[in-house]
Amino acid sequence: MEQAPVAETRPYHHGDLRRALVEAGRRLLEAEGGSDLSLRAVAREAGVSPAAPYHHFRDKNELLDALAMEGWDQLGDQMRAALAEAEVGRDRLVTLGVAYVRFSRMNPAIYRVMFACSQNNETMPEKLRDEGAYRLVCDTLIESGLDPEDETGLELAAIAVWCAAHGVAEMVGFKEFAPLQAHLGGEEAFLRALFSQLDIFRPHLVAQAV
Amino acid sequence: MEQAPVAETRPYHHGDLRRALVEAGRRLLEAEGGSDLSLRAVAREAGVSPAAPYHHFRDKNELLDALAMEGWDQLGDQMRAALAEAEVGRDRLVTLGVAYVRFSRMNPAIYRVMFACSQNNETMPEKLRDEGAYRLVCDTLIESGLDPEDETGLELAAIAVWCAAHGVAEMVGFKEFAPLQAHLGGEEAFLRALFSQLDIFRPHLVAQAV
DNA sequence: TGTACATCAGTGAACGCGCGTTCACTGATGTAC
DNA sequence: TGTACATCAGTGAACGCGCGTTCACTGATGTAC
Repeated sequence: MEQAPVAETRPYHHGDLRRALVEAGRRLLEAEGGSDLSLRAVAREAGVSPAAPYHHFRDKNELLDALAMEGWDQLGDQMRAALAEAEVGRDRLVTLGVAYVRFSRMNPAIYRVMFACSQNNETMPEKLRDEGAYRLVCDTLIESGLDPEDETGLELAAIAVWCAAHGVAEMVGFKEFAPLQAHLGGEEAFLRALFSQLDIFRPHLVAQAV
Repeated sequence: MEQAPVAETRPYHHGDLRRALVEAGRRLLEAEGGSDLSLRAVAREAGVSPAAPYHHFRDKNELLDALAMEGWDQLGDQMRAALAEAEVGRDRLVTLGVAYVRFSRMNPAIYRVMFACSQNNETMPEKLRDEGAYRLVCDTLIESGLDPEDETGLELAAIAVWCAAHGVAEMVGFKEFAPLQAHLGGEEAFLRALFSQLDIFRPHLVAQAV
């Protein structure tokens, strides 16, 4: 029972090793996110020698970036889906926030890689901005009544929302919150309550106040 | 010009090596936070053999915990100081949030260790709760008009505030935000605007809405 | 259709590294009598 | 006050590890003629 290669018999040329490596990385991150992901481990998981990845990625970082990108895509999909299911006009931003956090809870290791990549580059993936989660937040803010012409206000609100969601994502697992969470009826209810506290998530109030 | 030991002549018995190690760790984190802090590097910086720390800490993690604890103390002090300087009753929570983020910006590596320890233990240091930043937030929330009897509401608000502050702390450095930041007149103004978006930071509005 | 050859995408061994931790040790200190 | 001895807090060498990356190589594939 040695570390059984993924494919029983694989031709010498893999076909799409790049893809296979990304998927192996995902698998490892899903399985146990505790420690750092290593290039060697990914190669091992893909059933390939430690040097093989270098034909597809310049270095380890480039592989991590690819993994992160895939994560952002998936996150965007899940947020879009959550929005599609939600009632129109009622706390749609909260729904978006909850979906964000749910993703990070279900894929903590992937989320960690995603965010670490962004922090390393001190930047977020362009795709996120153009067609991903960020765009989704902006649209929902406008839909909720924010002036689409007020670029500054819109950007500020979107950033605030994103910061809050990230903060919640990283903290919601703390043990201290368990009693309150139980008292409120589970994690979903807890999250909704939490986001509702951050009133930017309920723009109708903001509109009133302004 | 070899790695000059910290003290020219040190007696065989150090006196307070535990303290010295924590300070060496801080120094390293302040100097370059890029990579992980290693026990060996800390011992080196303290001018002591790699095995010496084991007389004072069970393992590397215990040293990191000590560093984190010191960080939380310092953060608490700075938040208290910021509050003392702020006008009474005007956006005091925002001031608190800005102080939190400023600390994380000035000590990014230490902040990273602090938060990583909390996440490892899935818990926050008790001191934080009892007399630290968390307590400070609760007090300020009450001062701003939240019902001190409503434990659930108070805790929810405090958690929301903390999550938001952490999220902002981790993202404020993103390059994408630079133009908006410049447009608003610098990081401090940007932070105040950001926190003001999260309306829990301005409880007078909340009180109004309720 | 067959063959020479360039190119692509793997292999496996090796390099050098720094790490956390353990071990037997030894120098310094404090205490009992 | 002096001495034997236990205890404390260091040393330095070593262990074993997994890592990222490079290298010379080789098997497989595609293309020109």
